[in-house]
Amino acid sequence: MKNTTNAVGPSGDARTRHRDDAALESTLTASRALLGVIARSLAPVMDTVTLPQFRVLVILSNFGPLRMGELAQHVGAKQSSFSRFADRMVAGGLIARAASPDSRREVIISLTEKGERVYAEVTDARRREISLVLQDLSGPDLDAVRAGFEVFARAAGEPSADETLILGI
Amino acid sequence: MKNTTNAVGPSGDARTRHRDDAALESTLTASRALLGVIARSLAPVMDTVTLPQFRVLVILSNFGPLRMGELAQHVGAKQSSFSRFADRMVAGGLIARAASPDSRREVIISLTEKGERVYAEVTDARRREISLVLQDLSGPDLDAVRAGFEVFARAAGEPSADETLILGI
DNA sequence: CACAACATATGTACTATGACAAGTATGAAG
DNA sequence: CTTCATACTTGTCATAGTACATATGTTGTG
Repeated sequence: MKNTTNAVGPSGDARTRHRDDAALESTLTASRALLGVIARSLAPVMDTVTLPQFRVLVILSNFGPLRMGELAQHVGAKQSSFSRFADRMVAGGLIARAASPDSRREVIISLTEKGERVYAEVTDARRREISLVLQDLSGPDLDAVRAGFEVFARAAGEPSADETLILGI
Repeated sequence: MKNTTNAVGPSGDARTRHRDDAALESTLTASRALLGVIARSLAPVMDTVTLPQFRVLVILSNFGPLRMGELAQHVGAKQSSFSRFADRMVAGGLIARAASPDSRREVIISLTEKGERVYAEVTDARRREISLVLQDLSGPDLDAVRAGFEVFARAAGEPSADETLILGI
């Protein structure tokens, strides 16, 4: 399935398109490789949290403590569903409910120490995995990786929270 | 594993380590960006297939038709569980059961046209998304992306099937 | 042929997720 | 102080995924 026909668009001359294609193929290959990295980093915690639950850890790590409703919105769940979803995570010791200082009807969810640990475990593993890949590279190769990935990341931009949450990562 | 504190390891002088770190950070950032790409490409089919079901589409696309038991092994499910899992996918029109020509007790699972379409939809979308990112880059930037990603992909190697299946991608 | 090994399907059961509707407390507006 | 909206929780139900034990049909072997 090398359907390159439609993927690139009508830009420029032959040499430009060839460049495009080469970069596209390299990106696709690298994206698979990165998926492997991500998957490996996630694997060790998959018996402690489910993927949807890991989303919540990610969100709370990025945003800090949130109200129930806000959190439910972030994960795209109905607030009623989320209440029991939270029950399970509380039971698992990953998050904690706390009374809001602002209003007694609000409930603030925050990461427990265990929740933080699980999240850190994954991100640390990700760094380790990538380091492992990079450690055998020569200096110029490292520079090439850095340069290429920087360009790509700048062009792609940070994915929105909603986007990556599709995968729960 | 490796040196967890530093994530990079004890190799070489300050300049080398600095290079390492820069490449690591760039890779982490790019990995998030790529996750966004992957997530966006997956989103449109998420109301047709679940993530575990999409795994099966991926496997069948890569390996071609497989026996029930083989397929169950690939997804890491017990055969008995997988039978009903398959039921749902058959009901969804994504895969088809067929008698094996070799043995009447074997059942061969293959992608239906719809299953292939759903899979292609995602991979095409992935290419489109990446093309979209790349299309605004200058020639030299494209070359940088291609070079960097090639190096990385070569160093990382293709992830094993088992690995990426953790994520269902 | 009889019987063990194999490939799949089914009975049963549990957890996770998620939707809708209704209930409960709290806060705000008049 | 009433009334209404807000923020959660709970009752109820449905589906997906997974497991274990068991049944059913098929092959291969002695």
